[in-house]
Amino acid sequence: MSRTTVTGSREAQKLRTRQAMLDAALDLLEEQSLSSLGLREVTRAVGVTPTAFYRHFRDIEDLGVALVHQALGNLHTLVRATLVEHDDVGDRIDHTVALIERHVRAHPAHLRFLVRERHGGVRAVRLAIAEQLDRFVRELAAVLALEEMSEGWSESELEMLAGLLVDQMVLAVSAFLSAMLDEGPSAPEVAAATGLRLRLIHLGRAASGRRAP
Amino acid sequence: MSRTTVTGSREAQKLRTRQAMLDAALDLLEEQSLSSLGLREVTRAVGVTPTAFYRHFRDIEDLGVALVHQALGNLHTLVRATLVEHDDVGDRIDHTVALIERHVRAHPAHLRFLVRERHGGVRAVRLAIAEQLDRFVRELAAVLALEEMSEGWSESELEMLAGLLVDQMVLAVSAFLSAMLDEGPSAPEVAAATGLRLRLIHLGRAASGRRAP
DNA sequence: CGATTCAGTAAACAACTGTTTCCCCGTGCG
DNA sequence: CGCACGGGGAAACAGTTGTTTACTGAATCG
Repeated sequence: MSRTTVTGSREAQKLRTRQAMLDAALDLLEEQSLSSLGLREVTRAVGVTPTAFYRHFRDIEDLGVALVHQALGNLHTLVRATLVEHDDVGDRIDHTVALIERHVRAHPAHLRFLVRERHGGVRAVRLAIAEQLDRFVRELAAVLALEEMSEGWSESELEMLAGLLVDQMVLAVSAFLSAMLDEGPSAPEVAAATGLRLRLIHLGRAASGRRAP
Repeated sequence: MSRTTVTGSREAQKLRTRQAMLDAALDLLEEQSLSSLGLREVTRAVGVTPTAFYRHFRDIEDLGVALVHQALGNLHTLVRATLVEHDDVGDRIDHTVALIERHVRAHPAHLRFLVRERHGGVRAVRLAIAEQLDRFVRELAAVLALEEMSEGWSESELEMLAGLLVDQMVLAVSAFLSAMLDEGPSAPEVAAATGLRLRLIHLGRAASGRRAP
């Protein structure tokens, strides 16, 4: 560990190469899954020799886990933003859906990677994604607990609700991505359907509040 | 095309080899994704030469699509069974969840394949799965339309609800599969959480019915 | 029964994979 | 200023991959 060198061109260059590999991998993963991604494929796309790969990652699985953290750093922003705006009106849902769509258009490759590898063939990556999504669920549950609508809700019930919402977000992301590839319904249709789903869940939440859930 | 020969040992053997390849592929796909599955890998597992593969499939993608139809044939049974039992009680939900869990334990490989490749790296397979799931959604929507609770619901609203339920089923399948690998929560926890989710959705449905959804 | 169809075999192909060993040379420290 | 560190390169390795071509032999059919 070096002191704060002004240039730092040594470690800076290393980080730049590492980032280039992560970016290249993300590109290549748009039309295949992680378990078929080759180490040489990545280095070739970056323009370095296969040996250079080992300076940064032990194997492709290791690179995959690194990608998870990078991709979910972005998602964190999205979730936070979702929670901040509470106009108390029902059109908060429309704002949320629009925000998801914007995020998908801004970071399609990151999100495609997450959606694909969440149930993908590489165990370590599946676990890393699940762990991060679980953090979001607990975070969201904590925010939901503060709302007046949550009186009488136990912690596990709030986590159930949060999990339902997070899964719905992921499904919406997947649907928007499909729309961008002209598979499945168009983006406006996805937005409409997602809005309806969230409204129904909201009604269910309100109805649960009246009696013991 | 031959007449109905008594033995048919010719075509029978062909079908048997084809099925052996599908089964072997399903085995191999438990710990990788379709886009990394090799043609030679499959034939080696079956005990035939690589060339024999071409007598049955054009390429791995083609085999994947065939697997989709085979796997979703089983799922059809599950969906139908889900719909048949309507005790009018709320514990219909518990029956449904138990039925899903039983199905997962009976056909883990098929269901893992579907869950994994639904968002996987092979476009043709993604489309095939989406098409079949869409058929289930419409079928389920048609059944829901017959219930008294659905008065005043438009067709698109019913399809939204059906889509929500089907997605929930798929998520439950995925969670049960994870439980079997000791990733994530245990099977009873998954069952409980799934039940809570379905109850909340049911309440939302009931609440929607009272006024214009 | 003899001719034909066709599932599966055998061998070879160029291309590709992950990994190792050795080397280079620019950066940054003493 | 000279030396060590370490990111990256060169080359070779044993395996593996998908695909082609020519074949064999048993089941089917006229």
